[in-house]
Amino acid sequence: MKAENENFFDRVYEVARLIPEGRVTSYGAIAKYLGAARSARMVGWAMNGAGKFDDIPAHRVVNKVGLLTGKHHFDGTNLMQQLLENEGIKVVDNQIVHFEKHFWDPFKELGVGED
DNA sequence: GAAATGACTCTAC
DNA sequence: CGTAGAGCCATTT
Repeated sequence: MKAENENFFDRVYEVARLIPEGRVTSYGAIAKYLGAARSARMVGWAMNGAGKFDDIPAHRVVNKVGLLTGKHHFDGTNLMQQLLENEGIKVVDNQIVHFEKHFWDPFKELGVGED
């Protein structure tokens, strides 16, 4: 019980919260955006706590290949996929179709000093 | 203080 | 090209 200092988590929550509908991103992308590219696992861990927030669309966060690796942690086994399909994203075999097409890059979308 | 876990990612064979 | 193993970071116990 010390998750009050969610400074790192808060970062993940904030970025995840910025993910627009119909878009998805990967743990590595968020982690990298936070400056901890090697903390992809941490991003997922943060998502674990994100389930307590209604503004944290954890279902929009998948692994680098667009695979719903964390669907198992959702309330329902298919909830994650259902949510994605609800936003217009096609999901097959727990994998997002045209993932790169729906991929939401924080660096590019948020413009982290790109050019 | 040290060991264990984890919704990942990369490198090597 | 496919599978296997190690690495990495932060949180938790």
